[in-house]
Amino acid sequence: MIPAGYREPVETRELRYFVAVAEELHFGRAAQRLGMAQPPLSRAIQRLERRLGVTLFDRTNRTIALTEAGTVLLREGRAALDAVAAAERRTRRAVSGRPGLVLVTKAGATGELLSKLLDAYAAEPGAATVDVLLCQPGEQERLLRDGRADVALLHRPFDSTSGLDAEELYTEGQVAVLPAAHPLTNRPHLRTADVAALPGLPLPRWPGPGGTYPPGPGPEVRDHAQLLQLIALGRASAILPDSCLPHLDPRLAAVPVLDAAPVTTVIAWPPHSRSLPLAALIRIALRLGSEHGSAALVQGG
Amino acid sequence: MIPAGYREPVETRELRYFVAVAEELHFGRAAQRLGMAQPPLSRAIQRLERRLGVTLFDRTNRTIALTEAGTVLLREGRAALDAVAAAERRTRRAVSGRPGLVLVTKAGATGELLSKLLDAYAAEPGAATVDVLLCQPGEQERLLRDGRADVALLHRPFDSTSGLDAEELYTEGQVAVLPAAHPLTNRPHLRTADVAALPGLPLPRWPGPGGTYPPGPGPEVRDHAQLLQLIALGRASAILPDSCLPHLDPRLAAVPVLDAAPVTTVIAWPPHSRSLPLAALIRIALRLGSEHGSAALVQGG
DNA sequence: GGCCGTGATACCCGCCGGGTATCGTGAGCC
DNA sequence: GGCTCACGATACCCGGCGGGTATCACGGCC
Repeated sequence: MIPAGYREPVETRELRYFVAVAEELHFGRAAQRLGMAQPPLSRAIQRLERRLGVTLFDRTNRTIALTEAGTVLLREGRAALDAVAAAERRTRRAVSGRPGLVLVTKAGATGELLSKLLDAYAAEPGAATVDVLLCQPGEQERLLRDGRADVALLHRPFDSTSGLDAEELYTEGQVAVLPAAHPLTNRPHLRTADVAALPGLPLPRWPGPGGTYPPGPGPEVRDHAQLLQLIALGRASAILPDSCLPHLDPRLAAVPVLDAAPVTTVIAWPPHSRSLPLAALIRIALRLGSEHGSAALVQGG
Repeated sequence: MIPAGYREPVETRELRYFVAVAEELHFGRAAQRLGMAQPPLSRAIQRLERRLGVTLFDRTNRTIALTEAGTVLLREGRAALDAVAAAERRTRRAVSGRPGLVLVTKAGATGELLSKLLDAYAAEPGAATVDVLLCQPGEQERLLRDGRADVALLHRPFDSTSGLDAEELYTEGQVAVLPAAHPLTNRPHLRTADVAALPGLPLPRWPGPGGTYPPGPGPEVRDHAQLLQLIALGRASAILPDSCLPHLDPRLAAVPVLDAAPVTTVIAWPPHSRSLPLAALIRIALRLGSEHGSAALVQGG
């Protein structure tokens, strides 16, 4: 009956266990995090290794380290767990008759476009309710993947749209944001090199995936408000998209940076999600994006 | 200890059970397919519904149908199961020291580019072994998603690259392929409308996702060889990319179709897979693609 | 109205996931 | 060098749950 070569499939519980251990690199702490005792966790990992026919951890009897295969399983397992969580959440929310969209974007960015988009969409006949989720930079992709959000406004090249479907809305240049009193604010324009090494005004460090900060001299920041305040205090400088200009503090000044990479705002959503409310929202975003683009051209030209 | 609002996570076994039932729409057959008895399957689905707080099937006591939530879970659950399977397979293949790539493409397409690509890559220092998988049209995306393949050659707009990372290689026009004796073969060029309604020579029907054919008059085909033979027999016509010309049977003739959508060959891979051998293969494909493109331009005048 | 076919229920069993107690062992330390 | 400690592995036990068989409830069909 059982076909030859049949193997027991991996269960999500085992994946969660593995991810916990791989992240903690410590069976005891991982067990604590999982709300269980350590021995069953050890056994579960052993069983998983047997089942896969692969050793996932190098145990040197005092500390453990991920093998190459373990590194792969950590990455792929996280994605798989996200997919399962997405299936669960999206199913829960699909109870007949309550469409509802969750839109996610970075806190403190895309202010005007977002409010215009929400207004225009709400005016649409038969529009679904749209919940807005504001989060740290770099978290949006995760929220889309694990089903907590349905659609996102992202900013290339800062955010990656890898694995998502996306449409470009508009593209803008970038400006250097400096304390208003800084001598460079008299210049008509700057280059990235001018801003990169300003004495006493280092560029900030943003958290990477996982919430850890890269090493460097700049201050650690988590959102735009925090960053702008640091600049006003004369502790940092920054290069930000043009669209930050309208809500700029009077203690700050902005100078165009000629060779900074252009920033493209895109609307992105998980692949294969073809709901009518989402399609309508995307359509309206595209329309507003092109209007925004031509308005910017008029202003700039 | 247990946080409030905690819910048992869904296990992959439950997802497999649900998908089987949703596909068969019959508990008995689904149980048979799963190699188990029907009662435990019914219970498992009930438990899943309780756990999700959602009814997945409308049971009308003789036959069952998917609810709206069930439809969502079918789509999302398949994706999640694919992701789990991919994690499993990629981990198994990641045993240290054996890189190895699996490239998948449609049987009977991209002949020259593929062989050139394999040759060029094999000549690279430190190249991994590349296994080639030929499959039915529309299956490649699945193979990439569930980890059976690492990279694919796809053809837009026939294949979707939704949810994949992709780079364009080259673009070509399309030709109508007809029996050599057909009167239209004297024309210098055609339009899609000319070919669409040829009496006695209907366009073929390709299988959609799931292997089912759309309704219509044309013959059901599964690959290019089959299709070309049908055309030679005077039972069908087709519109195919220019690159089918070199290996065309003498009983067949091709006429350019002016308003047919251009076909773009792309190399695609699952997001977040950044292995060195894959990167090298993509780089070489891009080089060959641009060469191919310019060569086509020279030929075409 | 008897009879299938279908999904749901009842009941039982064996295994496995999880707990506690304990061991083996290498690191660190004086 | 021996003591201790930290950490993962092992031993053993138990309860629950996943899976099996037998049976029920019910609606369509001849």
